Amino acid sequence: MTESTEQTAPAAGQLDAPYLNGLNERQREAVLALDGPVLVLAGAGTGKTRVLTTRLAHILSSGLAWPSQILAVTFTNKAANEMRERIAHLLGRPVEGWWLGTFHSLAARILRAQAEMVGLKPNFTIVGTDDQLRLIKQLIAAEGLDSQRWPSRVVLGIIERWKDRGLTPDKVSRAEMAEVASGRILDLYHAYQQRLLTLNACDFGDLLLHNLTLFAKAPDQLRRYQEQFRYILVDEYQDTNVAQYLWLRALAQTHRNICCVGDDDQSVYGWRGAEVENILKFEQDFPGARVIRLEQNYRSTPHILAAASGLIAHNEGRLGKTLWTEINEGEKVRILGAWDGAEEARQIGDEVESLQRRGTQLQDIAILVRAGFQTREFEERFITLGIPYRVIGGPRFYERQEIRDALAYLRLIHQPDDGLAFERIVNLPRRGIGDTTLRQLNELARAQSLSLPEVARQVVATDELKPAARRALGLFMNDIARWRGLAQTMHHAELAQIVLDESGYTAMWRTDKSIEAPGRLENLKELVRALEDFDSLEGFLDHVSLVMENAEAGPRDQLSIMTLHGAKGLEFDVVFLPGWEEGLFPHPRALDENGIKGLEEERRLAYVGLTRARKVAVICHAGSRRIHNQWQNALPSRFLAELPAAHIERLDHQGFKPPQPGSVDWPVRSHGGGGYSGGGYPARRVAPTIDVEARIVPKSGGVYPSGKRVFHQKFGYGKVLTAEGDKLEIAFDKAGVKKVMAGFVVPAEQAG
DNA sequence: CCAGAGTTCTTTTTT
DNA sequence: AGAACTCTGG
Repeated sequence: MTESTEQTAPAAGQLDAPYLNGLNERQREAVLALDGPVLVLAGAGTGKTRVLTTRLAHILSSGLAWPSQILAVTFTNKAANEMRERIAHLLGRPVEGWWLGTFHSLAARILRAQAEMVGLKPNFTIVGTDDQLRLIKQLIAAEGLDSQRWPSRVVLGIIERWKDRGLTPDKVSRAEMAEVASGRILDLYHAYQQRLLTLNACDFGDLLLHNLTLFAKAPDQLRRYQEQFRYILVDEYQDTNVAQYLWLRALAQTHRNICCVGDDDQSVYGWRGAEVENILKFEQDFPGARVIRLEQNYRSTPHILAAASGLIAHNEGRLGKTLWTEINEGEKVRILGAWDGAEEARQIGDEVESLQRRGTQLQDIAILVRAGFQTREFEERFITLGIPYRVIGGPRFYERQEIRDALAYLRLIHQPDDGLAFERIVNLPRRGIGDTTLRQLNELARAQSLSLPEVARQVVATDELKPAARRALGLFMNDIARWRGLAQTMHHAELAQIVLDESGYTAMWRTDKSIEAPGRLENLKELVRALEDFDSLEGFLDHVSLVMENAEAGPRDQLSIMTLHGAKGLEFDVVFLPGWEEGLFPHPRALDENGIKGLEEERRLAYVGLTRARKVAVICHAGSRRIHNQWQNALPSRFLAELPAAHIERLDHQGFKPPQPGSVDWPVRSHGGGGYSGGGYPARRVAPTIDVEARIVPKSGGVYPSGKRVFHQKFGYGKVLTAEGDKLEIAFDKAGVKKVMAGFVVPAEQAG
C-alpha cells in the first residue's frame, strides 16, 4: 500500500501538497496509487469526484505526465465540464491539451484522424436517432419485411446492443446465430452499416466500434496511442459497455496506469448496454489491480444510509461495500401512503410548503420519479400552489425537431452529398416533393450508386419525373446551390438566418398555430445565436452532435422534478420518491424483459434514489393510479418491505391502511383494471373498500347470456355466443371468435 | 400529393 | 388521454 507512495513522490513536499488536505485515508490512497490498474469502488456520497479530480491534479502538478499524456473519460459532457472546472480551480489555472471528454467525443477525435482506415472520410457526419430510424425503416422496406412485425425501433435496438458489445456484423454471426429472428436483423445490420458508409456517416455506437476496428487494423496507430496515454482515468465505470471496455483495455496496454472509478450498486443503464460485469471482473481483466473502497459517506444521515444499505443488500453478486457516516442526526425515512396519485401530489405539495416555511430552499428539494408520465400530477399541483419548479430531462436541444431540421439545411449546404439531410428537408416545408418522387430518386440513386442529392441534381435536367415534381425539385436544388454560393463569403450565422427564412422554414412555424410553435421559433433563434460562437460551420456541426447541451435554466430558486435515472450523481437536502408501487416501481417491463437481473437493476435505481438525500427522504405510494387513462389498483412496492424497519417510519394519510398482498378487499391487479372512470374522487371511493372483482365479475353464471355485449381489455367489444360456467365463447367485433374466461370481460355498458 | 381518419402504443436516456 | 404512426379518399 505504500509502494505507490514512494514511487509517486518524485519531489519533496508533494505529499503535503495543499490539494491533498482534507482527504480521508482511503481517498488519499486512491489519489496516490498511480502505478498499475486501480479500481476505486466509490459508494454513494463518498467523495468520488473529489478523488478523481485530486488524482488528476496530483499527476499534473507532480510532473509525472504532460497534459497530452492523460486520458480522462466521462459519460456525459456535464461530467467532463465539471471535471475541467474543478481541476482548473484546484490548480489555479486551466489545463490545456489533455484528452478529457466523453467516450464518444474522444473516440470521434481519434476516428477523425484515421477515418480512411474504416472507409470513412474525415468529415463524416454523426447521425442521431431520427436519422438512424429513418435509415432502418427504409432498409426494412427494401428487404420487403412487414414493418409491423419488424418495428424499426426494435431492430435498431438490437443492432445497438450488438454495437454495445463490440460486435460488427461479421462477428455477430458467430456469436449470435442461434437466435431465431436474428438472421434477418443481421442482414439489416449489414445493410445499415453499408448505408452509413455510403453516406459517409456513422452513429454513436460506431464511434467506438470503428475505433476498435481501427486498432485491430492498424496496430502501429494503436501503439502510438498506447504509448501516449500514460495515465487513464474513467468515471462511472459501472456504466461502460463492452465496446467501451475493449477500447479502454486496448489503450491501457502499454502503461497500464488505468484508474476506474465506479459503484456497482449504482449501475442503472443495463437496458442500454452497460455491463455491470465490467466492474465486477475488473481484477481479472487487469491482473494485479488494486481495489480501493471508499465507504465513508459524507452526504446522508445514518437512517437514510441504513435504509438504502438494507435495501441494496437484497441484490446478489455485488462487490459489497459497507457505507458508514459520522453524521449522527436525522430522522427516519418516511413512508407515506396515499389513496391515489392526485393525493400523493397534494401531500408532497403540502410538505414542500411546510419545508419552505421552515427555511428550506426549493433548489434543495427534488422529486424523483420512475417514469416520465409521473411528473404531470406534480406539475399541476405546483402550478396550483404557485411553487416554482422545473422538470429536468426531456429532449435535448439538438434533438428537437426544429433544430434537427435547421441543421439538415446547413448540413446539406456544407456536405453536398448528405443524403440524410436532403431527405429530411426536401419537402419541409411542403413543396410538392412527396413520397413517390423520393422513392424514384432513391431507386435511381441506388441503381447508379450516387448520393441522393446528386441524383436530384441530375434528374432535374431530364424527363424522369413528372413535370410538377421536376419543377419543385428544380427550385429546391437551385436554392441549395445558391445558399452554398453564399456560404463562401457570408458568415455562417447570417447564412443560417437567410436559409431559414428563404426556405420558408420559419414561415412554416409562424403559420403553425400549435402551442409549441412559438417555442420552436425561439429555439431557432437560439440556434442562430449559438452559431455565432463558432469559427466554422464544420466545427459547429461536430459540436452540435457530440457536445451541445440544454440551455440551463436561470438561477431562480426552483424545485427539481426528474427521473431517478436523471438524478444519478446529484444530491439534495430533501428527496421525495413517489410511486413506489407494484406495477410501476419496479417497472413490470424491466421484470418481463430481464427477470431477476431487471429486478436487481430496479432495486439499484431505488438505492440511487434514496442515496440522493442528504437530510430527508420521503417515499410515497398510492393505492390506485390512473395509467393510460385506466384506474389501476396497486400494492406497495416490494422494495418497501425490504427497507429495514428500524430506519423507517410510516406516516399514512388519515385512515389509509396500506394494503397487503392477498387481502380480501384488495384485488390483486383485477383483469380489466376495474374500469372506473368517474369524476370526483373515484379512487377514494373505490380503491380499498369496494371489491372491484365482486362488482364486475358475477360469481354465478347467467349474467352473460348469449347475445350479451361485453368488453374485453385486449380483444375489445364483442357479443357472447355461448356461456359454459366460467368459459365464454365470444364473437369480438375486431378479433373474431375467441374463448375467454368470464373474469376477463365486463358487460359492455360498464366498460370505459 | 396531401389531409384527415383510423390504428396502435405507450420506461428509463447519453452520445 | 395523447402521440405517433399508417391507411384511404379526394
